[in-house]
Amino acid sequence: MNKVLLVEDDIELQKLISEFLKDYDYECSAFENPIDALAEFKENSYNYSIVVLDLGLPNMDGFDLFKKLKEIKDIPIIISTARDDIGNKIFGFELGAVDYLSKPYEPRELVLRIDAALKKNLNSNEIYINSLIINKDEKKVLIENQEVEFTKIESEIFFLFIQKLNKIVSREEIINQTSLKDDTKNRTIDMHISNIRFKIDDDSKEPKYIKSIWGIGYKFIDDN
Amino acid sequence: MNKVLLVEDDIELQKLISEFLKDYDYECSAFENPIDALAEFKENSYNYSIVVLDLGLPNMDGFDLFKKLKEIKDIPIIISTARDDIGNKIFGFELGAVDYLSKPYEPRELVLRIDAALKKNLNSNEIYINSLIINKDEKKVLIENQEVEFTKIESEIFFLFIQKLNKIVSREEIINQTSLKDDTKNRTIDMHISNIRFKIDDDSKEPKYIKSIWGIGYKFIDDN
DNA sequence: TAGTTTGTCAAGAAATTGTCAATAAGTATT
DNA sequence: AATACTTATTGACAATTTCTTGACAAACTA
Repeated sequence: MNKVLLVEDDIELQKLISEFLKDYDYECSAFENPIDALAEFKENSYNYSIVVLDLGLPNMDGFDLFKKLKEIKDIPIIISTARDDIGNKIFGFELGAVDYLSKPYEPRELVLRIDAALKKNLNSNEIYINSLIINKDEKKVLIENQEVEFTKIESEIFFLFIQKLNKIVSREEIINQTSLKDDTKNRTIDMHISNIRFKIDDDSKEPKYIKSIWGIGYKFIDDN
Repeated sequence: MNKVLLVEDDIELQKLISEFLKDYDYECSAFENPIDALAEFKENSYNYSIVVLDLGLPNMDGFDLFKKLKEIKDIPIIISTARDDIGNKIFGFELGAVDYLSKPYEPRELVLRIDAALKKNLNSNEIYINSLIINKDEKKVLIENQEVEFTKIESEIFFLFIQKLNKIVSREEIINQTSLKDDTKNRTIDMHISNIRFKIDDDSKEPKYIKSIWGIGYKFIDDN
């Protein structure tokens, strides 16, 4: 189940939203204090799928919290602000908020936006696997912010794996789904895999990414 | 000045928005009919920076129009829908809308979102890459304040690259998106690239701009 | 243990790219 | 319509990069 981190200092609204989110199958942890919210997120960031952040917060500036959350994990954040606080809205988008809401808003509206934001995130062309950042659109792979330079066939094979994440891909499939010729020898494919592994710093003896499936093919693993 | 293509069948709203956009220094062409909008966009797509599209349109499905517009040019599109039309919103994001608005919305809200979207999309006329200043509208390129004198085809290829910044462009794509004939030989294209490189002071051995993608084509790089 | 399959080295084969230079095609000028 | 000039096309060939595969050791299965 998706979990929402709600940062909202209006206790009334907090309760209302929490209840509402539960009805729509979201877990929700709510904090009125940005310090507490940050502490929780530091501890359990992997638990959360999305943040809903009110920008009119006391103590710590909401923008600060925004940036700190993003540093911990690149999580989608929806911003809410008082209706007429235009500057904040724009600034929010610049910061990288996925969406914003004007207060007062209906809880149902929030649910819609959370749905949309999560869907968007899922379909976004950037995927994070371990230390890899994979941009499907640009067919680009970064490892520790360094671009991986694949050859044409390596790239084709790699993105086939990404397309079939966590599923076994047979050598036959690799041949059919890439520009490899039909009569390509197994050794050739293995060699490409070997080169890919080398480039993404994967150890064939104990692979974090590309696992060999004995007698069948390979599998690209994303355990989250 | 940035130009907005507005597709909205509520004439009242259309006028209101148009006026409002003018006040905020946007030019705006409004269409109530998706067919007309499409025709205009086919003709003058290069003029427009962003589209605002109402999804509750007659005749042609709004989604269809969305896809067709995107095919002509990868332009940012903001979708507006009736307040409760949840499915459309989500679908809009899946299609690749940059944002959406629930109706009824305040014109000022729309302006904010357009600002944000354009900022986000780096879709301004003038872009700066390394020592190049590129004006998309005027199809002009300056290098160290000196205009680069491209030939017709060189210019077409160059601006295709700019349109697909950081994305691989295949030779086939180059042929299709320029006035090159279908049976143009690879060597011809390479020669054009070679000439472009020379004119923008790019070294083919270690290109800062146009990188060769072995076996596929080229890629214009903007690493910021 | 026997029989397969996989990983990788190394070497050669094959394919692609960059650019020169020749020629063709297109434009402008007189 | 002849001339000069610009632009486009393409073959040739060298330089470079990528691909392929046999060989053999290591790993796996039964």
